[in-house]
This record gives sequence, C-alpha cells and structure tokens, in this order.
Amino acid sequence: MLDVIRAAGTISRVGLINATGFTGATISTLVRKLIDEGLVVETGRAESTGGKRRVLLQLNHTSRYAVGVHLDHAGITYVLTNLGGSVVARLARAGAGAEDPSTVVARMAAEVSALIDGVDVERDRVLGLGLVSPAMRQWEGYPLDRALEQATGLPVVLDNDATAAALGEHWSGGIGGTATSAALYMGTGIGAGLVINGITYRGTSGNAGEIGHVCVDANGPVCWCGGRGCVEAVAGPAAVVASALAHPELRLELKGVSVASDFAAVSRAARRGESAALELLERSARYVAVAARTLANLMDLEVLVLTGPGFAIAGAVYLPVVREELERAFFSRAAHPVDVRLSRSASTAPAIGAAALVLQSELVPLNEGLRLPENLAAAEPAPLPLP
Amino acid sequence: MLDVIRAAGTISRVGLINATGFTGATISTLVRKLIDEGLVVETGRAESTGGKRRVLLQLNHTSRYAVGVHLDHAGITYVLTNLGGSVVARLARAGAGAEDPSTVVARMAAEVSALIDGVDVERDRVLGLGLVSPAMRQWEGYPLDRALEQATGLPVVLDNDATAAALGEHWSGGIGGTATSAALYMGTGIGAGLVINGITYRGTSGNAGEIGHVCVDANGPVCWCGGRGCVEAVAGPAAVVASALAHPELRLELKGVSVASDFAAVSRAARRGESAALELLERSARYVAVAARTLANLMDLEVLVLTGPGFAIAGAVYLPVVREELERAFFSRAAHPVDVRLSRSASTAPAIGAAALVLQSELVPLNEGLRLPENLAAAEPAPLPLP
DNA sequence: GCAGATTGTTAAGTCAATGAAGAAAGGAAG
DNA sequence: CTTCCTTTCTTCATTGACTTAACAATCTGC
Repeated sequence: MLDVIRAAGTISRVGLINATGFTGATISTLVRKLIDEGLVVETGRAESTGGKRRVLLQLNHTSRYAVGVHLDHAGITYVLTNLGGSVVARLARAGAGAEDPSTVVARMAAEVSALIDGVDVERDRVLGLGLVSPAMRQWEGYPLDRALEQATGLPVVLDNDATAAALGEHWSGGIGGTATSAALYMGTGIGAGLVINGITYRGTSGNAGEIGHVCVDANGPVCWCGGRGCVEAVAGPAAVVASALAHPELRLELKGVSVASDFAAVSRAARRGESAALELLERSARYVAVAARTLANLMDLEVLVLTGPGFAIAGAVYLPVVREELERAFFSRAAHPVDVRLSRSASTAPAIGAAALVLQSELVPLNEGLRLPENLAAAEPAPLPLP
Repeated sequence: MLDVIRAAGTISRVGLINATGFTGATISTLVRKLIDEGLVVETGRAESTGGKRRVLLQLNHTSRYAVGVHLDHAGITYVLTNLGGSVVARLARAGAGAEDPSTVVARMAAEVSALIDGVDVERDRVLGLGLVSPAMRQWEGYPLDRALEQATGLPVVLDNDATAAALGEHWSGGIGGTATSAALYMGTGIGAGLVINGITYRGTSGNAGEIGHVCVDANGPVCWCGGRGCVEAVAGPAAVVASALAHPELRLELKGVSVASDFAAVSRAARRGESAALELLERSARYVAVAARTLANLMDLEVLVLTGPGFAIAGAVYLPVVREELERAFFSRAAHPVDVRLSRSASTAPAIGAAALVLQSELVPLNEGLRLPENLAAAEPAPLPLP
C-alpha cells in the first residue's frame, strides 16, 4: 500500500484502487489511517475526468526517518534518510580497527545521536537503524544487533551490502513500481541483491544473488570457491588489481594496500587517459556484462542498477558495456527491455540501503511480503497403525 | 495449508500448528473443513508425548483428480493424476500434424473422456485440465484454452514445459517442503522452472528460468539469441546432435529427423558403449553442470531436479556430473547442500506437471500465493496546483 | 483411579476487506 | 441559475479469516 504510493510518487485514491485492486471503501479507510498517522498528505487536485476532481496523495517525507550505517574496514558511514529515502544528514568516521566490540558500539551510538541531533530531528520520528557490515573478523558470536539496540534505543535490522543496496534503489532510486529489479553491487567483490514485487529475495541461506560466482568461462581459472571461471575470479576488482600489478606499463601507486583503494587507483588512471588501465576495466566490464545477462535471463529482470563503491568510480566504463550486452542479447528483449542504470548515489548505497531496510521492515506489514519460511518437520512422534 | 500436508505426507494437527504458525483453533476448523470436503482423511494415531495421542492426517489421494496434457510435435501425452500427483491413467496419441485446430480440440476432448472413463473416475472429481505446449506454429491467435474448456467442460490452465515440470516435481516428486527448488528441463532445448515457497516464479514476461541462454563461455560461439557461449548453443541437445553429425566415427542412424529423436539416438549409442557418443554427452554435461551451478548460486537453491525427455534418456550421464559440480563448487555448500536428483518420471514430466498446475491452481487459494502484478501507472489526469 | 499433561473443540471477539447506499463536488445543457 | 448526470469519496452493516479463552477429551504415570 505505502509501497504503491511511494512507487507512484503522486497518486489519487482512484489511482490506488486501480493499482492495488482493493475497493474504494478499503482505500478510503486505509488512506485515512495513513493520513492520521502522518505518513501521507494530500497535496493537490487533479483535473476533472467529468466529475469530482481527484485528491492527490503523497508520502509525507518528513514524517519519519531512518538511520543507515555501513560498517566497513575502511570506515563507518552513517546516513539519516527521510521516508522517501533521501539523505538528510551524513557522517563518516573511522572504522572499527582493532577496537573492542563494546567500545565500538558505544562510539556508534554516540555518533548516531550526533547525526540525528545535527539536523534537529525528533528522536521518536526515527523508525530504526539499519546496519550493513561484512562478515566480521574477530567479532564472531558478538550480538552486534542486540548491543546496538540497547545502546541506541532503536530497532536494529541487519543485512548484507548487495541486498540492502537493491532495496535502497527500489525505495528511493526512482525505480517506481517495477516487479523485478536487481542491484549489481561492486565493493571488494561483486554481488547482487534481488527485489521481487517489492520484497527482497534472500534464498534458502541468505546467499541468493551470489553473482560473483556465476561462471563466465567454463574453462577459466579456478576460483577459491571451487568452480572455474567465476566472474569474480576473472573480472572482479581483485582480478583487475592483480592484472594491473602484473602489467608492464602500469606502474601506478598500487601498493596492494586494499583491493578497494587499488581498484580506485586503476579507475583514476583510466580516467586520466591511460589506455592500459582502461583496457583492463573494459575487459572486466565485458565479463560483468555477460554475468548480468545471465542474471537477467534467469530472473527475467526489468531493471538492473549498478551500484556500490566500485561502480561509483568506474561506472562510466561499465554502464555502456552492460547496457549494450542486454540490448543485444537479453533473451526476452522482444517482450520488454532491461533498464540498466547507474545509481545516483553508488558510493553511499550500502548506508542508504541500510536505512531503506528499516523503512521497509517498519512500514510494510508482514502479510504484504512473502510468508515466513515454514519450519516443517516439526518433531512428530512415531505413527502407530490403525486399529 | 494443503501444501503443508502434502509436503509432510503424514502430519498431525499439532504438527500443522508448528509448521504454519496458526493457532490450534484455526487449524481445528480448517482441518474439519478439509475433511468435510473429502480432501483430507484421518489415518491413524501417533505415540503419546505424555498426553492425548495426536491424530494423523493425510491427503485423501483418491478424492480429486487432474488431467495433464502435453501437446508436442511428436505426439500428445495424456495423464490422469490423483490429488497426490500420482499417475492413475496414461494415454499417448498422435500429434496435431497439419490438422485444423478445432479438429484437434475435438479429438483431444474425446481422448480425455476415454482417459477418465478408462479408470472409472467420476467426472465431478476431476478438478481441471492442465496443458503444456510449445509455441505453436500456425495456431497463432487461436484461443486454445477457451476451446478446450468448451469441449471438455473442464477448467483449463496453460503453461510452459519447464515451469510445469518444476511444479510437478514439487507436488509429487517427494521434494517435501523445501523453500526453493528448480527443475532443469531438457527437451528440444534446455529450460528451468523455478518454485519458491511452493509457488512458481515466472518473472516479468513469463520467461524466467531461461537457463538455455546462461553464458558458460564468454568467448564461445554466437548463439541465435545474440549472446556468446550460451549453454544451449554450446551443449544443448541440438549442439550435441550437430557434433555427432559432424563426428567422423559416429555415423549413426541420424538423419536429422528431429532434435529429440537424434539426441535419443546419440544417448542410445553412448549406452551401447560407443565412447565417441559418451564423450559428446559428457562434454555437454560439464557445461550443463556449470550452468546449474550458476543457477544454484544465484537463487540459493535447495533442490535441483533433472527432468524432461532429454534427461529421461541421458540422465545417467548428466546426473553425476551435475552433482559433482554442485558438491565441489556451490557457493553456499557450507550452509546447505543442493540436493540434485533425477526425476522418477522424467519423460512424462510435462504432462504430470500440467496436472500439477491444476492441483495447485484449484487448491491453493490466491492469498497463499504471490499477489497479482500491480497495474500501476493507472491513467491519472494532470495535477493542478493547490489553491 | 486420580493428577497432570497434551490434544482438540467451541464460542466470542478482532481485524481487514467488501457491497451497498449515500454524500460531496464538479460539468454540461437548458 | 437550475437541473441532471458523472465521478469521487465516505459510512455502515456484513463476511471471512484468525485469535484468545475456556472447556472437553484422552493418555501416562503413579
């Protein structure tokens, strides 16, 4: 319901009737409830279609907020977004380093407070805190979400970068009401987040969208995952950096500090016009494009967004290549195109996506999503034969 | 609800409470309704867990039936299945050939009647007719489903082979209650059907699961779809047959009659021990396995079933190769394995799947499935500024 | 045979959504 | 301006799915 209003931007009650299939009566009461809660406002009138003019509705963007946190090796990024997913405050601080978990949590809580107070948003308008973090090194077993919940007093939602980014694009990226979209995320590796009918698809063990290990060359080099020719091994950021280091003409300031910073260095070199660097990126782009086509064919995608720090810096190289591949070879292109776009906020996508997770989880009732996994095989005692 | 009973095989009311999350009261009334309708029967008691013993429930397999029809170039296959998806009658007849659509429909109606009457099943216990057919040549525009509905007096459901086969395996293949499963279907080409949480995923334009055009070699030969190195172009049945025809040692009785029969000939040769034929199939299997890994990684699959006429005859070659690939290189194998199996009824899978479509559509209420695609962008007149 | 545990049913209440009826707002023809 | 029609939006009684609470029915163990 809210998702439909969000997708449309501006819509009337009659528009909602058509979009949702509910009856006028239902829409009427539902909309009034949303208006009473302050989530929706009436913003104007449409031209008449022969009778009474329609009243137009919009999300009340300033009625609720969400905090998104991207915890990474390099640093911690905080954003505060409004109901529309727009960033209203931003903060970047040092990463966790070797600090003690509880110390970091305390610091994060303080920094979140600073973020919220800095723009004078009332605390009770903040719905919660979304957190995106890589599989954390020595934090094994530490209940990060519980601790943060305690320390900040906000509900905490956890997820991975690609899934969060996909939801962030769905929520705020102007994707509209498309049924199936995906976000290609390039950070240290390559991942994909999948959004189907407005809800994220995570798969059996939360690893859906592992596009990094899609095979693009059955006879290619062996990947650490056990397969051959995975995109990540052939064309991921680490592979690009490795090629650059091995390249005779490319003696950049690559010191193997981190994959992310070295990949950025290669991208800068390409932008400066160094053809060797550009070639490396274009080669990578061709493989990534092939993996994107594979994904689009399997899921019958409508929208694909390139996002994450990797595409923030090198998106200009990748976008045309991926777009061309899908225009030329997407299987269902006769039925519909795949809209390939570059995120407008690729570098902060994880943090924004983390905030979107909160908006989604707090505002979309469960029954509008997919049902919970059914815990079958519930202990059943042995059956006895009938008398 | 019915799906949970089906998945469990035998389950008590308390088991249903745990599996569905509903309360005892709800289960009680719901189960009584199902028993009154004859869909479910009480079949025994479980051992006590300290108090009253649980009453065990099962689907009443003989209470309802469904007809599945596979309309193909080679012939028409009919099956009648019971509520459990087991075949109780089977019929194979000549294909449509160049006959007039209305003639074929009349013949099909007669053959369906013969099928049902042959095993003395009451007509009103037959829920409907599922139909699987390839994109039909000159039948363009003919309302096949409506005509069949008229001629047989049964509700008709249409779908494609791979999707139907996947649902058939989900319903009757002993897959149980797994959340995500897929069927790899090999007929004239290669396709995949996806079942997520018991409902089929079709994608934006009904083309989801187009695994035939997953890329397994970014530098491979150009496929008719526009891409390079698609599995179907590199290792599909047609590619295997083409290699066999070009092979110097393999002068089989291949006359290029049809891909299906020629692929079967190659498979028979391999089974006879002709090493050249076996090598061709094993090469194909390696590529198919790689595509299967790609699919499993993207969807985070739990179960993958090989089915369709292609695997019916050559499954023994493909199964171990696919299984090995997924055991060795499936990304999430640490979290859970992918159960790869060969369908027990691979050759009739489309027909059985067609029947399963009926069981699903007639018995699983809409609200338990995914919601309908929302037709957004409903004509909205131009907005006027606020006064 | 009785206490305590467990299973299953019934009855009353809640909540989301609906259909039917009407109120409110506008346009067009006289 | 009045009358009539269309369209939008609301109100209200009803339905259906589900829940809580109380109770009835079985079974085990002592």
